[in-house]
Amino acid sequence: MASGSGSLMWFRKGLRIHDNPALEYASRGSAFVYPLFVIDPHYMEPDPNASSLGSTRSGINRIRFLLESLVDLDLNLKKLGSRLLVLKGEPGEVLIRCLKEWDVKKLCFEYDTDPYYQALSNKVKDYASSAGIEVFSPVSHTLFNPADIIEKNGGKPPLSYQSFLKLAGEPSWASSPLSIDLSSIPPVGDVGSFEISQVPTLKELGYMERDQDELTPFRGGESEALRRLKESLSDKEWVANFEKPKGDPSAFTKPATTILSPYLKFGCLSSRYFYQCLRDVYKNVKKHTSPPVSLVGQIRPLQLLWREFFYTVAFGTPNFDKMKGNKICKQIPWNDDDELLAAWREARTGYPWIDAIMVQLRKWGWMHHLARHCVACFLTRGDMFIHWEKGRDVFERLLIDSDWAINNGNWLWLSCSSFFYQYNRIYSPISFGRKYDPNGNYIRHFLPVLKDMPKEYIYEPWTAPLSVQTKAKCIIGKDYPKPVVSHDSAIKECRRKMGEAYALNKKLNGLVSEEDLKSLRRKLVTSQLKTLATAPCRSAARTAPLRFQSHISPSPAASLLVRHFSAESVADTAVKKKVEDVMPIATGHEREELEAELQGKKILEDVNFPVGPFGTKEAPAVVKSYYDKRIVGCPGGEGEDEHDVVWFWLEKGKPHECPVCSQYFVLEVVGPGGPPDGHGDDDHH
DNA sequence: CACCCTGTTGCAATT
DNA sequence: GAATTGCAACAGGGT
Repeated sequence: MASGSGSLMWFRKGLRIHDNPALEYASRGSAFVYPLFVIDPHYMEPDPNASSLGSTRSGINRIRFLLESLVDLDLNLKKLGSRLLVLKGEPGEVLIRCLKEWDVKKLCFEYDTDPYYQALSNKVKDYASSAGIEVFSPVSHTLFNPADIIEKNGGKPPLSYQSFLKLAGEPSWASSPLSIDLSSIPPVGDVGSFEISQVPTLKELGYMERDQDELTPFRGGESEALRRLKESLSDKEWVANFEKPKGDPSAFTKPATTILSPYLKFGCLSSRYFYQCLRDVYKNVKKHTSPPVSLVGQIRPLQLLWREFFYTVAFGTPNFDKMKGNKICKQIPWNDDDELLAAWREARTGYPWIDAIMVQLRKWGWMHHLARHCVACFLTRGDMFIHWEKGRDVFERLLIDSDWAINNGNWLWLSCSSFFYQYNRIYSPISFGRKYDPNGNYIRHFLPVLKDMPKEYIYEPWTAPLSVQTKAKCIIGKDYPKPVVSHDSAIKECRRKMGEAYALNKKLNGLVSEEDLKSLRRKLVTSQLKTLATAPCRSAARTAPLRFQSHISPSPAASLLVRHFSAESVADTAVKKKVEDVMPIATGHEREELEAELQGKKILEDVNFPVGPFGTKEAPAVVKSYYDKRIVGCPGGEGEDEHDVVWFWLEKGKPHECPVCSQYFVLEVVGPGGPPDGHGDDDHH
């Protein structure tokens, strides 16, 4: 095998001809070159169970972008006398089969730091070296080799951007111009028995024609990337923005013709070539303007270096994409609320600014950097207190430019889990957008249901008088949702929780165990209930603590207390408004439980008090109910494990874990089923 | 006196 | 407007 005269060029990212050292090396001194891309069905083929249109791993926009990039790559290869070979299957297996069967002496592919590609590369490299095949895997996706920077820093990645910049200095390749043009590529060799296909269309992959009507404005491919780069380099303001980071408000609505991040992600555009072009522009422009000549050399496209920063930290940090086992990540007792998460993901939080951004994510697969900040903050430490990993997953799926290191890095950043720690600074879902776009054009564009809402109300439409809502043909609660959380109270609660979590992390020197988190969670829920109970401004609230006590103390033997609303307990809106004020964090089911308490609703006491062993995941506590869902209160286990009662809704077929003691519950319907009477948002009389 | 390690302090942090 | 971190600079002590 090793005696062969051909090279295999394995494309993964780096879907380009220009500045492609692996391709260049493959071409040099070879009689044949096999340019190969392997389509992984998990990444490309439709998954009907996925949370959005697309495959198991990717939304449809990025799949489309990748296909377009491959078509363009094939075209550009053809211009140089070659073509792209497309095979389907598990990439590692396919590669090894190719190396076995084809006449290959060199295997070339761009080095990649993502864990997925590291594992894949190692597998293939192991085989290649055992078969005596030379492997060439240059660093060309990033400006620097992350391993070099980490070594320079004594084996640890720098944890601040500034220290990274100092460490990084100038990239080693920057002293001589990059090789951009490849004049020709040796022909493709004999492919033997392999069934080589063309780049498939979405339809051929199994997507329906109608699946394709939600178009992103980004067309994939190297040609488009270079065209955009050329066009953008003549835009002074655009260029300046890569030197000095600053918010660009107009970018929220401006047509996305200058966006390059998706092209960097797939390597349609070389970050190194991009860097070189920007430096050339600076040289020419700055010569005539202010800074002294000695400073010209120091002007760098700082924006591009953020990418390098995250690549470096990500590469040097085990479990970078998780909270647990991640040394640089604060351990925080995030909530697990699937309904709030769904509201966020599906753009129905009731905050138009947030929802518009989430619609743009779904439709375009791209949003402005600051827009990402807003929704990430909202999901995590700002309002919903949901785990950043959940938000990360949504971005990873839907963003075209989604990049493992950068995406995880930014979620760590925005959730105040790492890099950035000022958790008191919370983006307002109302005033932040208004500051840049007072008329709400961005919202009107992505949420047409609000397009006729006057600008005074468009950022908080639930405050609009009914007459205004009617005139705008948008009734809040019907045509567009009410806010799922009250921002004012949510931020207070989030700040409190972050403060407690930070204190715990500090006390335990970052070594926070799962048990520690659990007991913090217990403490937080308990004090939340106490805050609520002692809230002075409502008559119902004043009676609440008594109710709590009276239900816990009479039967210490009972491990469960079950409550159910009577039919006549109907919400009264005046009370509801008050609840908004009192509720520390009014969210989803949690909110309903608390609301129920506050309103001092009439409760049927007769229903069963299931007594039994502590409910575990394997053997959950069974709660009987006349209907498909009911309120259940968990007082914890016996003795020491006892805690203040925590209320939650238990639904048929949906096991629930008590947030405090982790006890599991399931519902058994013993009555007629269906929704319980006298409850629900659409009640009226 | 040079060198290394540890602890303290002050500063700055992409919007 | 408050508040946390990483890190550079400095100080001290031991060898």
